[in-house]
Amino acid sequence: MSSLPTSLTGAATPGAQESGAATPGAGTQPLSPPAPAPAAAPQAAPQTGAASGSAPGLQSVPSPTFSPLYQQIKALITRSLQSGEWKPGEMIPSEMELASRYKVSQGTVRKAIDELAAENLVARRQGKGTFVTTHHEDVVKFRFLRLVPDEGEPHYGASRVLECKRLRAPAEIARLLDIRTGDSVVQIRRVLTFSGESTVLDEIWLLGANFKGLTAEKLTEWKGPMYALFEAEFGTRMIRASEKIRAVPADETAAELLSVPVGAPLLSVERVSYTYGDRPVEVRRGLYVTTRHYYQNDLS
Amino acid sequence: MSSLPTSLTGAATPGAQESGAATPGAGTQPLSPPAPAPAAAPQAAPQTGAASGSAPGLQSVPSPTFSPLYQQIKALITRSLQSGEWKPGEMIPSEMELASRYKVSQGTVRKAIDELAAENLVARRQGKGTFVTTHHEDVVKFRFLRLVPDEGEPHYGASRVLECKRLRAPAEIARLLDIRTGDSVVQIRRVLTFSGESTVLDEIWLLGANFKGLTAEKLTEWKGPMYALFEAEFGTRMIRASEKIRAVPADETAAELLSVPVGAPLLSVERVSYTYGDRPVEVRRGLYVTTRHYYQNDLS
DNA sequence: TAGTGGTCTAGACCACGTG
DNA sequence: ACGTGGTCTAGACCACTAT
Repeated sequence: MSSLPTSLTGAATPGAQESGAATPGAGTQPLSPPAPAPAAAPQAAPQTGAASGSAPGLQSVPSPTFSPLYQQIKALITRSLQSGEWKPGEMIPSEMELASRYKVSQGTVRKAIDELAAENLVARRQGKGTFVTTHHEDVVKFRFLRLVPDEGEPHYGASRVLECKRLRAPAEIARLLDIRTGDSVVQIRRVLTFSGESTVLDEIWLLGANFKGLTAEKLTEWKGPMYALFEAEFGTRMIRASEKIRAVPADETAAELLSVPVGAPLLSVERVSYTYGDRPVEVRRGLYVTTRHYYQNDLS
Repeated sequence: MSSLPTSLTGAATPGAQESGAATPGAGTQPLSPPAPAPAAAPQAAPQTGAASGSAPGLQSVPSPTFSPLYQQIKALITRSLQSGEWKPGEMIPSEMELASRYKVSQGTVRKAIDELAAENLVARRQGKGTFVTTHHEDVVKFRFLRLVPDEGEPHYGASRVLECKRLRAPAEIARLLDIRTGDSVVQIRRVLTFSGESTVLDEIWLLGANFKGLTAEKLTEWKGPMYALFEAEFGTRMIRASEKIRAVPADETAAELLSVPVGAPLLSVERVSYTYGDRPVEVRRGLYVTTRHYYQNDLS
């Protein structure tokens, strides 16, 4: 992979220029007047400038496409994250270590990690290291639960599982999950209760292939965020989600389960969640009672 | 100026800034002797390491407060943005220029701008420069209008101003705007229509001090996003906002203006908008009809 | 051709957290 | 004291845009 930036490939294009440059040896190129350096032999440094430089000694094949080195490093790190080489909550190798592993400078690794941190895939902690984020952490928990009580601190309520069964995906769900109608999915229905009040009615569909063995019992026994269970037991990490929000009237079922009158306004939240590689793995339709809670959102 | 990282000075007064720094001439401070020492004289360099580095030449005792150099540079740039030195849509000085103005390396300026770009205060365009963002740009427009039609592209509908008057701030609004009850505010009520359907009923309160001269006529004549008008005519730029969303039943007024039955579910969006320095300048309560539109939100 | 942001490297020091 | 991330510098080359 790598397909180094400069690598030959690049050459082809307009850039040609340097071309041979890479070879450090005897000054191919005179150009870099770098001369000044008396004492300190600047050394091989002037490799093809940034890009190619040392880069990975691995593979070669400069395929057609190519991206900045740090993007390639980022992709490599992401792959290790996905493959489970470094698990949620664990520390990943230090920047220095990764730099030497991938044969690039620490600065390049840093930039790759910066982006991963911005995407919340990892979190840096000064003096300690860089850690794979997990849905067990408090901070992360509320990224996916935006319901805040009018009074008091945000908290996780009790979950009552109504149902958990495997079935064939209806057309609409299949479309959202990018699978075929009729493919296996797991359907869950549950009610979340805050301070003794039924507040959320969720209907969830999960990719069948990723959640073999998920039962109502497991869900009921688990204390804590559902996504933490998915991450720990099924190796599926929710990375991001997209929601469509509307105000809808409560139908009979919802009214009964949430103890509100039929027709009462409820917040409808349709979510599609994605894992690594932007692959959708969950569709969720939540109905929220917003008389004592509100959905918090920041625009920036 | 700049209260350099280390510097003792800076500290307190923010004001002065420009002055010093800018002045290239006489070096206020002597220090920079650093003549490019011979090649790699590691030596001299080791000034206070990074922080002080070249920058200011003062260093010494890290007083109580101090932030990274790039944060200070960021604050200086933000101030220039706020003061209007560089107006929305305009290009700000190049990284090199800013680096020499503030007497820091280009890399430090770059990091400051990186953060400003992440906050959407400026936007970088390769090969062209860095520009002050504006509510006139399409991209920016929809950051603050999250209502998306079920079918078709997002668009700005027609705005019908019902009312625009000055009045004394009610307690609740005053609290949100961080002013005193009874202080002057401008209240606007309007209806947004998409494809011929009344979809949004907004009730808006603006800081009276910032919007002198705002009239219903001006609002009506203006075509385009309201925030673009505020930015162009009143020098007040909305930087970020925080929203609280609920589902509520339509009251008589809303029902009539939005052509829905009384009691119909509406999305209630309570927004507080902030300008530079995180100062609240607007409180807005919107009621959205979400039968053919939905509120789009991404969690990440 | 010139200027601007974008990428990359290399090395130094700082602040934090832990033994 | 040591290791890790955080900050800063300096210089080189690349890619894009406009002239």
